[in-house]
Order: sequence, then structure tokens, then C-alpha cells
Amino acid sequence: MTKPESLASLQVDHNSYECSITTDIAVFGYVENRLKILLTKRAVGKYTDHWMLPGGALQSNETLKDCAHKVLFALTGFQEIHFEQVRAYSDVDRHPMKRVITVSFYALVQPEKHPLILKSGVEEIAWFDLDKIPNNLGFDHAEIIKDSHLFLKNNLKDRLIVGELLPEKFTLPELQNLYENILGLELDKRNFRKRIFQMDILENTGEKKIGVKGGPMLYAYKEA
Amino acid sequence: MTKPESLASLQVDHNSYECSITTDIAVFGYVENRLKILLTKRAVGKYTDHWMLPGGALQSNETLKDCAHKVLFALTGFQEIHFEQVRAYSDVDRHPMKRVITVSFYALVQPEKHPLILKSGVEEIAWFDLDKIPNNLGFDHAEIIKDSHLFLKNNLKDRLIVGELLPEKFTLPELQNLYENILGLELDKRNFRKRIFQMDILENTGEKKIGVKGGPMLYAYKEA
DNA sequence: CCAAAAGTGTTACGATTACACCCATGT
DNA sequence: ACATGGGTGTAATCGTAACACTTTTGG
Repeated sequence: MTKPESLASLQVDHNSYECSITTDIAVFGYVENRLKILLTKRAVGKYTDHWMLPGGALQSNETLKDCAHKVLFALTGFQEIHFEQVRAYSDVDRHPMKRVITVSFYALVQPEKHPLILKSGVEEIAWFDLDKIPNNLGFDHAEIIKDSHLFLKNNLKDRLIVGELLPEKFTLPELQNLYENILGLELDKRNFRKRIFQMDILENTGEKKIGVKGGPMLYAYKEA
Repeated sequence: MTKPESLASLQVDHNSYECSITTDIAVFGYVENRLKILLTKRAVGKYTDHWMLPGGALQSNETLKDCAHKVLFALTGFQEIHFEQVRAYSDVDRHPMKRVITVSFYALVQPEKHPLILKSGVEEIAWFDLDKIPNNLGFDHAEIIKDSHLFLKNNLKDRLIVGELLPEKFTLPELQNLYENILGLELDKRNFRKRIFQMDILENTGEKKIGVKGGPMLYAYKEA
């Protein structure tokens, strides 16, 4: 015999338990030859004196991805960013005020294209080196960052989703340094070039980057 | 100037929008030398005449994983199953009655250890061959199954998480067949054995499986 | 002109693939 | 006894990793 009340609770109806949902976004950027993550201090709420990921509440008329777009725009002004869902976090006590479940996303942006401005409700905003993250982040955001970084690493193995992190035209040493930053290891120059060229995704622009010794060629992603 | 109302809505407080949450579970099993998935027909609710994944509503005092355990136990009696989170689904109209977000999990079980019984609230329950899934599943469960199967395939590449799908002692041809079913391709017998033995995770029990021609050796996962 | 960084090929190694016969068992 | 499936090794190929010098440019 199964308890009838436990079965009733399985079913979604108008009396079902409901819960607030947020999205938190791990935005990675590549600044000063280092992979960074975007953190904010918020003007209101519980964790006003803690750095945390941009994040905010889901509304009734939007998907989680919509919500991520909205939230990031409201807190940073960033628009037309590509997101990938990472996972959901549901510890009962993860939010100090009430039960809140969060779904995390990651995004890759070029900081040069997206200057940091203080939107209202945001007290501070800054890029943090991945190994210099404050150790008193709000909520479970340290764990979310760890998971998102791992996700990014794993995605790098297969595809080359790094486009968003670099300017339109970039040099191969810049791309290699980015890979090394994401993966946290050093790569052989010649083998790296071989691999990238084999992928057949870059186009030599014919231009050289000036102001850099050696005069490296500038590449861009192929059309089509 | 940012609109103040959009910012207010970001913050989680006592007036925040709340929404029902469910977990749906893709339970894979290995029956009659085929990889299968467990589907149910429910006695109540919107989709009574559709097959669907076991799933149910999150309560206030449980994590998503807790919920998955509870739901699967209530609908099948299965206990002590290992779950992995796959992803969240949040289309606004994915549930016909009201807004419901679901987080999917996958699990691997041995059907022999978990005979199918009809628990109350369940009208039918059965293992379905992955390529013979009814085409009118409830909700977005077809998509969830597709994603979960992909997740399983990808996990197989690295680790050997297949333990739960086989009895304690099994033969190498059985293991190979399982791999072939999950991956959907044929593997070379000798190369497969080489790979598995290199992993150094199996222990030869010294016994032979009887009732099978050729007299195959039985293996078990190593301790420690 | 010197220092610093970019660019370029080849070889060695390990991993993966392809492939065919004998042996053990159940019927 | 025979048919069915289990078990075994080697050679060829491919992908990956190791490695040093020349060229270009800025200072």
C-alpha cells in the first residue's frame, strides 16, 4: 500500500508547492591575457557586501534563457549574448531569505565590446581573475563558478566556441593564450597551430598586427 | 536610465513570482540485450492516455535529487538508485495546466533487480526499446529522452558508469553488447576487450557462465 | 643592432583500427 | 558431431607529442 498523500503530492495541480526561481550567469571574458569572470556587488538584498554572479528572478512569461538575457542586460547592459545552460542548484537552504532554486548559465564575451557601467541596483562590478576570486561569495556562487568553468573546459575540447572571447581579428598566439588560460596548461606552439588550421575555421586576413614584436598575422573566423 | 520596475523584478523577495517545479527521470535499463527506457501511463492528470517519463512535483523540504528519489520510489518502488542531473526545461507552455519547470535526471538500473509493479496512481508501466518509443509522449518528454540518451553516450566515453545496468557478475560479450546498444554502433570484439582490460576495473571471478555456448568467463567490478 | 616574439617541419611514440583462426560448450 | 558463440595477437594506420632554428618587428 502506498500512502495516498505522497501520491497526491506528486501531481501538479493548483495547490502544488511553488518556489522562486532565479538564473545566475557566469560571464567569462578575456582581459589582459587572462581569463576572467564578471562579478557584481548588489545595492539591495541579503548579500550587499559580497561579490556574486549576476543573477535574478524568473518571471511568469519567460523561459530560463529569456530570464538570463533579461538579467544580464539589466545588471550590465550586455545584449545579444550567447548562453549555455549549466545546471540547477536546489539546496533547501541555499538562499537565506526563502527557498530559491537557481539555474546557472555561462556566457563568453569580449570585455572591450562590453565596457562595464554601473546600472542602478549594482554597487560594484568588475572582472576577476579566476584564481583571485574573493572567498566570501554570496550564496553557492563559488560552486557555480567551479562548475561553469569545468563546463567551459569540456566544451573547448570538441568545438571552438571561443569566438565571443576575442575581437574580430586576432593573432594565433592570442588564441593560444586564451586556450591555455581556459584549460590551465601550456600548449606547444606548433602543435596548436596545426590543430587549429586542420579545423579549417580561420581565415588569414592578410594583415599584420602592429605594435607587437614579430609582426603576427591577424586571423578571423571564416564566413558561412 | 533603467526602468525601476525591471530591476525590482530581478530581486527575490516575498512577492516574487513562484512556479511549480517537477523532476522527470529517464531510467535506462538493459533487457533482452537491448537498451530500454522506462515509461508510465498515469491514472490521473492531463496526459492519462499518453506514455511518459516518471516524474512529479518538488516539495518545499527536498532538493531536486531528493525529489527524483521520492518520485521514482512512489511510481515504481525502485530504491537506492544513482541519479545524474541532465538539464532544466522551461518553455512557458510545456505544461497544459499551468506553468511548470522541470529538471530531468537519468538513472541506470538492472531490470532483473527491479521488477515492474503497478503502484497506485500508475495505470501502466513498461520498458520501451529506445527506437520504439511511442510518438505521442506527454509534455516535452521526447526531447528529454533524446537529451538524456545523448548525456549517457557522452558519459560512456570517459568513465564506465554502466555498472548499474548489469548483474553483479557478467560476461564480456554482455558488456560489449551493452556498449553497442548505448552507442548505437558495432564494436570490434578484440579491441573492445583490450580497452576494457586496460582500464583495469574488472576482476575475473574464475567462474564460467553456464547455459551459454562457448562457456564465457564471468567478470565483476573490482573492489576498492 | 639587439631583444623579443612569430613562424615553420620532421620524427618518435602511443593509440586505434582492421583482421582470421582455434577453442569451449550446448544441443 | 556439429553449430554457435567465446576467446586470442599482430600489423598498419592515424593522431598526438616532442623538439630547434630562422624571420620579423619594436625599441
